[in-house]
Amino acid sequence: MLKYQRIAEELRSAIEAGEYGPGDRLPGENDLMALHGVARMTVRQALSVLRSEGIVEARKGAGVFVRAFRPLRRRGIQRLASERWAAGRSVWSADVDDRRELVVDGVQVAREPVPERIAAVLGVEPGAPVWVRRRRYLLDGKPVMSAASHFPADLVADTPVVSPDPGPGGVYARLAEAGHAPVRFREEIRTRMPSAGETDELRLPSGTPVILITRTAFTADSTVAEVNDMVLDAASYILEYEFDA
Amino acid sequence: MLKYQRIAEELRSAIEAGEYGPGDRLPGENDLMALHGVARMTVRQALSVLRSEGIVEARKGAGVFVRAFRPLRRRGIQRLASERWAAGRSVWSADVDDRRELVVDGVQVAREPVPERIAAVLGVEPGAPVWVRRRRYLLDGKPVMSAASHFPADLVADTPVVSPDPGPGGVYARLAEAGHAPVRFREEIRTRMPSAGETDELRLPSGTPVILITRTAFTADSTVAEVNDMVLDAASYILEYEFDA
DNA sequence: TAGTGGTCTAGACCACGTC
DNA sequence: ACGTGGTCTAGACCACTAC
Repeated sequence: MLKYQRIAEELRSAIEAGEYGPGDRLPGENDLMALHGVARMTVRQALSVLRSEGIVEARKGAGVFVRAFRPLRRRGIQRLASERWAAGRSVWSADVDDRRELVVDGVQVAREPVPERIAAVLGVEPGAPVWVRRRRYLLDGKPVMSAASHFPADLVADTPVVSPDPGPGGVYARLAEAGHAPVRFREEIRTRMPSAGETDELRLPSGTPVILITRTAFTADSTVAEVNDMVLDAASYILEYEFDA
Repeated sequence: MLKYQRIAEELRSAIEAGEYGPGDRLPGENDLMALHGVARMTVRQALSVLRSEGIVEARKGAGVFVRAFRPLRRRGIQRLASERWAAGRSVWSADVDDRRELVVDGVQVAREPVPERIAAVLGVEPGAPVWVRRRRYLLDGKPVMSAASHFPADLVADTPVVSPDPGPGGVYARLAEAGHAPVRFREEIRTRMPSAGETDELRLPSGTPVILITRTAFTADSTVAEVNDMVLDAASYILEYEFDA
């Protein structure tokens, strides 16, 4: 067993045994060097193992801390039921219980040329104009997701879909009123390590992956009304899909 | 901009520009040291950024290589349709096209005490006996998933469900014949960095996350017939769920 | 201001792959 | 045999946090 793995293993079992609880500070790099009689790079490598497992989180100038893990349960199918938004409730309100606070942040709506990746799904020409609604979701003050919804420009022009606050039931209720009610959704899920920009926007501690969800909303005549590109902090979410055999 | 970020950025854009294609070898650590006039630890940190983004993969003694990314598309709902397994087709055969080869590996069936985490979902007492079917799936020779299905012992005793090869339609077809046809499924998705054991079993290059899927199969009387714990190589999969509003 | 983690240097030995 | 990446040492300066 290599030195850095031994040190990582020792800290990991101490955490699992409850010697360090969520939010507790671990021994610092200097402590660990003295304790194990190794060079600083070696303890740093040990800590980097734990960071990359998402178990601990380093805060510059402060120390290394045990991470708390209380994910949101995102019920993929129920949350998008038409009865919900027809009744004026937002999609994301289904994800939280009453004791936690989910707020939406930095809403921006803009008319832009369609990104290449989206054009194919949306079924429009590359460079065609689309309306893009960007926003970020914070749970108890911590960013957990950022999202960018893309709508074909001719579908939503002069509708409340492109207003910063679309009102009760959100954009799906407004699309329905405009005669473009979504009747079917497809969610595509990928996961990978975040880019620098994503780390920044979601304030991710290094070592947590992100989940990428691309949701496509289809109307009754099978046209695409929305392509929503989401980036989720993987540690903050459990995704759930329930369906018949 | 920090040195290691500059070097990482330069390599990343070279890869995106196609100067290095999938499988190509990047300049080695010694080359990069000479090229940028920095210490070895600095180029290593640059490369570790790219590794943690899953863009490149280091092979000891050989070099650093651009990773190929050709994920499987796993259609979560269609693949579990009862018509499929009733017609004698396996669930996983829905995931691959004809040009790629998916093989099942290391099938083990054993009667064991139920793990604590599973007991709660399965609705049995802690320590009660369950039948566990473990196996691994390889795509074109590379492990992409390992899975462990848990069945309540009294439900499957003396049925082909516990035989190494359950036959056409797989265990769901056999459960159906035994009067325990699954009628509803729930899939729970988490994602995190792999443990050492998972890295080993799936032969993961460092820097790729794993996707954990826990599937629960319910019968018509709402009892749980199976809890399937899966570990997927995140880089090998795109998950897809399609459903009505 | 003292201590923390983040970055960086300049060496070293090793196991492993390729040739 | 040689070059590769993996591990490790022993220093250094910096920006940031907490007090």
